[in-house]
Amino acid sequence: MNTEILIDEKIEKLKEACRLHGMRVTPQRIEIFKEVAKSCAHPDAETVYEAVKSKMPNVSVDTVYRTLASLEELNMIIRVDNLLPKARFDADLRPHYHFLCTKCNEVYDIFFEEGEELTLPKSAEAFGQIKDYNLQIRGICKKCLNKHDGK
Amino acid sequence: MNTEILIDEKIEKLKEACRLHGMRVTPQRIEIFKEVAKSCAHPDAETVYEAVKSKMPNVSVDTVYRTLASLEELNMIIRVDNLLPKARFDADLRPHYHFLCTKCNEVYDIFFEEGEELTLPKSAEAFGQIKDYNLQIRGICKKCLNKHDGK
DNA sequence: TTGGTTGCAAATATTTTGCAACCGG
DNA sequence: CCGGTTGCAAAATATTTGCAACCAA
Repeated sequence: MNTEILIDEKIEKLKEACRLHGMRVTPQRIEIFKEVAKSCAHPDAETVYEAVKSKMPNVSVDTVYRTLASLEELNMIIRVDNLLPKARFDADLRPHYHFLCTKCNEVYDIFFEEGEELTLPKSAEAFGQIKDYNLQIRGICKKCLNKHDGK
Repeated sequence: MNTEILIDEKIEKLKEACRLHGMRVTPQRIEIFKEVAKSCAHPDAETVYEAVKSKMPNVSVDTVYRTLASLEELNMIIRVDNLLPKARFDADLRPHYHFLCTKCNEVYDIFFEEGEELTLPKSAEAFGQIKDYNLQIRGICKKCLNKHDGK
């Protein structure tokens, strides 16, 4: 399966990043990363925890939290801005934006075509040294719109 | 003072919005809104609470939380996306973006000139009905950069 | 062997809720 | 007076931390 190969590649990158930073390659770390990488739902910590627990019953929530934080530091995953209490994670590092459904809280990836890249306001760089930026689009997703139409 | 006049205008709008929605104009509601409106620091709930308490010693934190939520529903303030545990609030409703300092967690407003408005990716509307969107730029602010240079 | 990592338990931080008293319209 | 709002206390939710045992390198 194509996605499998992609995930394996990502895991290789993770191992390399760990070595580079003097961090160990533990089965928990691999498994937690794999969970985020294979999901397209931008899972929260609890969801990752449940999924990992089915394979490693002894894993603990705090390990998941600690690992997600360290994966973020390694730039292997990003935390998705959303106005909700639960942090969501994304292992897709290609530049893209997010559509956030305010009804079901689903997060969708939005990719853009060439020429559609947004340009930051000129005034932005006056505030300091820019590291990254991101755009969220909020609204009601197709799935939720249909639920209402149907009834 | 000009800002005072602006704030008074905003408070009038708030009163109107309350009447329109069958909500009461209470001193707490006014005071909490005024705190957000007069600050340019995008305060969190705790900060608003402390500020309001200095004028109304009996106010409680939960009233602040409830009121901030209702002001948001009335579209009198917005909640600022940031990756931090504390929600931040902004009473400036003009379209603008935010610069988030990852060092001191300060939030700065970024306004854009005519012609600089961003255009959403064409693919965005395929996900559903868009309500609003916002852009955050993350980096290290001038103040924090200078602190390091100075030492 | 050794220091980064884990699991457990407990703590923290932020925000929310039930309820009776209160007060704006 | 009526029903929205408040203050109080307690709870709920999400996340973090101290620490001893563990295990990857």
